[in-house]
Formats: sequence, structure tokens, C-alpha cells
Amino acid sequence: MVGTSGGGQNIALIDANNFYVSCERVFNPGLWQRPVVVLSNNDGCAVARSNEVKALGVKMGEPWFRLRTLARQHGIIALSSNYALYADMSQRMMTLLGRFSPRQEIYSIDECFLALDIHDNVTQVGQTIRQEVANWLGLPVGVGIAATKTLAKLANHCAKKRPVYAGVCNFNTMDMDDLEHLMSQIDVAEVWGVGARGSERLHAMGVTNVLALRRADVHRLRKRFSVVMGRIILELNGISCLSLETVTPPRKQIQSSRSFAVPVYEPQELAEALLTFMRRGVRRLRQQGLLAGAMHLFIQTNPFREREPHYCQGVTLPLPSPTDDELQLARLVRQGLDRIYRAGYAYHRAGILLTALERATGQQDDLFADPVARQKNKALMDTLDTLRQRFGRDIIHVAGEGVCHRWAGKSANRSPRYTTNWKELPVVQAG
DNA sequence: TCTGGGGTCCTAGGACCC
DNA sequence: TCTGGGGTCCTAGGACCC
Repeated sequence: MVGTSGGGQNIALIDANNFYVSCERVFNPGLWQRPVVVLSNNDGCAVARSNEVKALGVKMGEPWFRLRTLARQHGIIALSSNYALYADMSQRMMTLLGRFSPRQEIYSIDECFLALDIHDNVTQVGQTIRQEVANWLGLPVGVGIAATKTLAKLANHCAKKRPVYAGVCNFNTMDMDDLEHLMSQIDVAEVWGVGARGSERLHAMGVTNVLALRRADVHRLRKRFSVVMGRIILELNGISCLSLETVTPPRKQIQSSRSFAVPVYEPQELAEALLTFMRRGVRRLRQQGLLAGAMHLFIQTNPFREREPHYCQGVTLPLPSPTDDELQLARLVRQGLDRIYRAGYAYHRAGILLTALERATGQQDDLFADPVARQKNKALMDTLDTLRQRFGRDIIHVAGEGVCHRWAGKSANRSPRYTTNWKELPVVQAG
């Protein structure tokens, strides 16, 4: 049967190409056409790759030390990540994209869904979106349009990989036969939510391409896999199971953790690191107007060092009443660390996890909490917030946090924070 | 020598209760 | 000698995403 595959809604997925690399290129045009990677924290692995680097076969998450030789051979430029810059560029892009529809779901730092509630020239609107983002921000984006989120993701993949679509691929206007032929050429691993393990198992069953998965028996696969796989199959058939989440739900957990640049042995040094992570976590907690009901601490050795003894331990510390009080949490960090620390190990990573989060307003008062003490604490925390806003987030530390931070990672080649720091604004030469 | 960090959801299994 | 079963809640671990 021939006919268009659409008829449902026009869900667009807009996704920036190689986002971190593209952000760097906006401010350093010398990077265009060059092989560029952006490295993770600690300059550990490649987390963003330009097309030139992808063409060299470099995989996502590849450790940088293993790429050194290849990098020398091909002149790969490696940059430390600059999250302040990426976050700010992201915010600008999302604001711009939000002008195309009131129904926007910001899905990640570099992509969002938009419900395009129009009937005509939808593909043309996709092109306009691309041009606007390119004109205003200098970022290249791809646009996928389809009846469901999973299909829109797939359409976006096609928009990027197949030049024939010129950056905008609209499944809703495609002939059914053409669409299914296209799907038969795409590996099932490309489908959103299938993943590495899932695609391996599907391949073993003979379900190798997207069309085969679309035509697979929902009930059978739901049983063999999970409800998630059932939803994926329905979504591939144009039956929407994943709604557009236009309101960002409050976080359920906030994590702050890091690998160390050098091995850490001493409890005092671990305490310093954990206190720093706790403070960063609490900062985000307060920014989002939340309180934590529990805090989890963890410390671990390097799992890649097989010849050294491995140790990995964590502890969850419930709080008598939900809080965002740094001083109370600082005491808890020390108590918790005492419980999990074992001497003689080379610690490589540590972190905190704030859980059982709830909104700060409408919070149940602890029967035993002293209201006067609570007021005092709140006033103190608010003062800290104000000072940090004015003088920088690291201006005030919790006692015991230390100032040396031998463990703090390297970030050897970070670009300036062009858009968020007055001292690092780009200077345009006249003439 | 050097291998990220921050999230979400789902499932299985144990504890507990009636 | 017989040795239930169903519901709920919690947690750990797996899988996935970017």
C-alpha cells in the first residue's frame, strides 16, 4: 500500500552536531575543517568529536592517552571541556528554538523536541530553524520530524547521516514504501533506547534492521525484553507512547563526583574532596529550590588497575529532616567517611549523592527541630549564597575543605569562558 | 603514567504483612 | 503430616541516555 506515513503530530527533534566541538568553533574559527576533540574532565577521554575525527574511527569515550599517536599523525586538536561555555550556548539555543513552538521539551544540553502544531510547509519550517540557529549562534543543527519521539530521533539520525535531506528529514511527508525502504537500511542499534546489549540480542534473533523491529511482535518482544522494548516497537509504528514533557520535573537526585588527578591515600584529603563535592551538590540543590532527605557518600579505587587491591564502598546517611544546610551535611560527611574509609588503598574517585529530594516550599517541619535554630541556619545559608554570587562560588569554603586540592583534575587546554565571564570576553579587532 | 560525569527507568528479589 | 499466596515497599543492580 502506498500513502504517506504521517497523519499524526509533527514532533521535531532538533539536535546540534558535535555540540561541544561546534561551540568551540564558534569562538575559534581556526578550528573549522580541522580534526577536533573535546576531552572529559581530567582530560580523560574524548566526549565530543568533529566529523573529521569520527572519520578517523575515533569512538565516543576513547581514552585520550590511547589517541596520542593517531593525534600526532593527523594533527588532532584536543581541548579540555568548558562546561560554562556549553551550558550558556545551550541556553541561548533553547531560547531561540522555543520561539518556534510553545510546546518544547529540553531533552539534553544539545537537543530538544518541539511540537510543530502546523499542517503545511513543516519541512520548510525545519529549514528555517536550521538557518536561524546558524545565523544567530553559529551552530549547525539537524532536524528530524515524525509522528512520535522515537521516530523523530530516527529522522534526525537520517538528517545528519544522509546529505540528500539537507539537514531536515521529515518522515511524515514520506511515501510509506520509501520510509520502509529507508528503515530497512538502518541498523537496529540506531534506535533510541535499544542500546548495545539490546541490539546484540536483537541481532541474535534475526532482527537486524529498523524495519524488522517495527514489524516485530510487540507482545513477544515485550516478554523477552521489557516494557521499554514494547514501547519502542509501538513508537516505531507511529503509536505515541512517550509524551512531550514540556515542564521539567524536579530532580530526584543530585550527584557530584570526580576522579582524582593523583591517587589519594589520606582520610583528610578524601574529606576535603568530599566536602567540596557536597558543597557543589548543595549549591545545585538550593538553585533548584530543593531539600535533601538523605546523602550517600562513596569512595573507590581505580577499577582499571587490576594488579592493585580494589576497594569500593558507600554509605547512605538519612537526615532527621530534609535539609540544604551545608554545615549539618559537613558533619555528616566526616561521620560517613569514618565509616567507609579503609587505610592502605589508593583512592581514585569519590563523590556524594543527594537523594530523597523534595521541594523546599511546603516542607514538613520536623517535630523536634528547633525553629529558632532553623531560622538562623537559613539566614546563614542565604548569606553564603549572596556572597558567592557576588564574589564567586569558591570564595567561602566549609572548614576542612582545604585549599591545596592536589587531587583536583587537570584541564590543560580549556578555552576562555567567552560568554559568561567578563574577563574572558572575546575581543573583536576593528579594521 | 594517563580510562568522565550526571541522570532516568525497570526488574528482580527480599522483607514484611495479612 | 500438612508447609499459601497475594500485596506492598524497598533496594541493588542493570541498562540506557547524553
